[in-house]
Amino acid sequence: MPYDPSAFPPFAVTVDLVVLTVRRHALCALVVRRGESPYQGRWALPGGFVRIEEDLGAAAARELTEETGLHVQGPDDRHTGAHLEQLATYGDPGRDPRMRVVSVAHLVLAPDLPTPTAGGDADSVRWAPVDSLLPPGQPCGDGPDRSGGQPDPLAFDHSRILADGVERARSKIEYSSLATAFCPPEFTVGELRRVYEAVWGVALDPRNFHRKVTGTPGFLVPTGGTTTRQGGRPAQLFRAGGATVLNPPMLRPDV
Amino acid sequence: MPYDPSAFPPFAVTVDLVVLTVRRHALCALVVRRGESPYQGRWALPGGFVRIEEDLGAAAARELTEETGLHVQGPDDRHTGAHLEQLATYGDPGRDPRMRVVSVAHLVLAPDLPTPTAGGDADSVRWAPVDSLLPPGQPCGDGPDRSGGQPDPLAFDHSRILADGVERARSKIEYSSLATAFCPPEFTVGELRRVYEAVWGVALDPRNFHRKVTGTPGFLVPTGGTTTRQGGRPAQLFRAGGATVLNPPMLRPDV
DNA sequence: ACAAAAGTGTTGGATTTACACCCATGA
DNA sequence: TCATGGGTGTAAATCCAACACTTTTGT
Repeated sequence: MPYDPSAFPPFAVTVDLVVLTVRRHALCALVVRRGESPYQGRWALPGGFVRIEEDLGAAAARELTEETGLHVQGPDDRHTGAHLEQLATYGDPGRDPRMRVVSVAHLVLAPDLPTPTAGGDADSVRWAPVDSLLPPGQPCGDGPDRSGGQPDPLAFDHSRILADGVERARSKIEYSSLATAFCPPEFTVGELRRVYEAVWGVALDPRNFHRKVTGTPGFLVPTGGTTTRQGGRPAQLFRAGGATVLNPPMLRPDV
Repeated sequence: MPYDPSAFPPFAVTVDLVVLTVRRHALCALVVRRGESPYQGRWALPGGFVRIEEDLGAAAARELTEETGLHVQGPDDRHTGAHLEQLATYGDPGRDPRMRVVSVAHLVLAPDLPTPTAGGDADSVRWAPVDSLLPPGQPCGDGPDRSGGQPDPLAFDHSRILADGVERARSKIEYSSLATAFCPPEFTVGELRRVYEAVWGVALDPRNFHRKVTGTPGFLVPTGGTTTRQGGRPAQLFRAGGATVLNPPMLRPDV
């Protein structure tokens, strides 16, 4: 290794955030409008520089709070706040025209909440349906190229990061209890089902879904309360149980 | 964001490699002996600095070749070389006492091959069974605890990186065709089964395993040849098929 | 009464498991 | 001939998809 560590090449390290929620039966991502060049005026994922004495996860949590007011769920704290996990790292030379930037992308799953107001400016941040941000039929698909090429709506390589985050969310709710991170602290089986339907983009049988989730040990614990906020017969309320991995997993149709 | 991009904090960016193979019915990882401080003389994962005009994956492939002579499987090239994918990024301040280093770990799955000879020194690189490198009974939580609490055998935070890589490999062979990356270009069903048994640390029924893998579309394609290198009745030889995702998945017992 | 959503029962088909049994080779 | 690993058949248990049907509310 003919490489001198004391002369290591300097990189800028940032975190980018794929913040997902389910609103009005659609999977949505948080995007912010860029105020500066490059890509001025374009939408981008929230993010920023990692500070020199700051852990990567801490930087992601800080940026999340700064840009959305959301807080991250502590390890002890059972479901007050959002789920955060590292997604992947993007370091292509030239992904930022200004300098060599390595970005550690993180994935955040948040319950539906009032439209966030950024640190200062209000209409420079919004929830956008992922279908409107991503080329259609992309993620699961493997086939040849389709969608004859509208302009990429997101700055930098953020479309790819978003696609990776959406794909991660789609597969993780299959074998983990993470779908509850999209729900308020107390929720019904029907609300949880609508999360799965929105994230996967499929319709699920309500009867079989109910049996499945209530029969998976540790997934849901009843609170005793009921609600009629969805109309119809009152539904039991549940909280997320202690299980993190689902056994048996939820089965996504076809694929 | 009161942050001046022109004064971004400088980071060193490295790649670390979790290189796994199956030898003598055990899952093994590649480790190198450190020649310099800190952790001088201790075993560590191979890795090195990312060059200033180099993509992250390219840096990982370069380090792999430099330290082991292994080559990475091209996207077109069907199974000549190893599988490489990004694993996760580790950037805790203080993980390297010399400076702020963010390391993008990569996972490599390689077939069993003659003991690698590093760029120069021969006995400073070796295959070590992961059971001997990791705290006992940790991930899969199978056997009783063995080797009660020696000091951490790997430098830096490499034990954690290795554990994450092993866990990724264990779960990925379940729903992808990646187990074939541990096999030579042509292999038998029994050899593939021994890969699963070594990685998962379980015994599988040979009859049901055979039916399952040969019945999963796109997983294996017969070459027409046979071999008796395992003894007993001649076994058909197979190559990896085009499928990357396994449907239905292989099922890991209990869990 | 009616619509809407929650939940339970049942049934046929698919999948999984466990294991009996046969096949083809080397020693 | 025996030991060894390769491979097929089969039956019980289990799981899952589909859907008929009942329950409990709001209007």
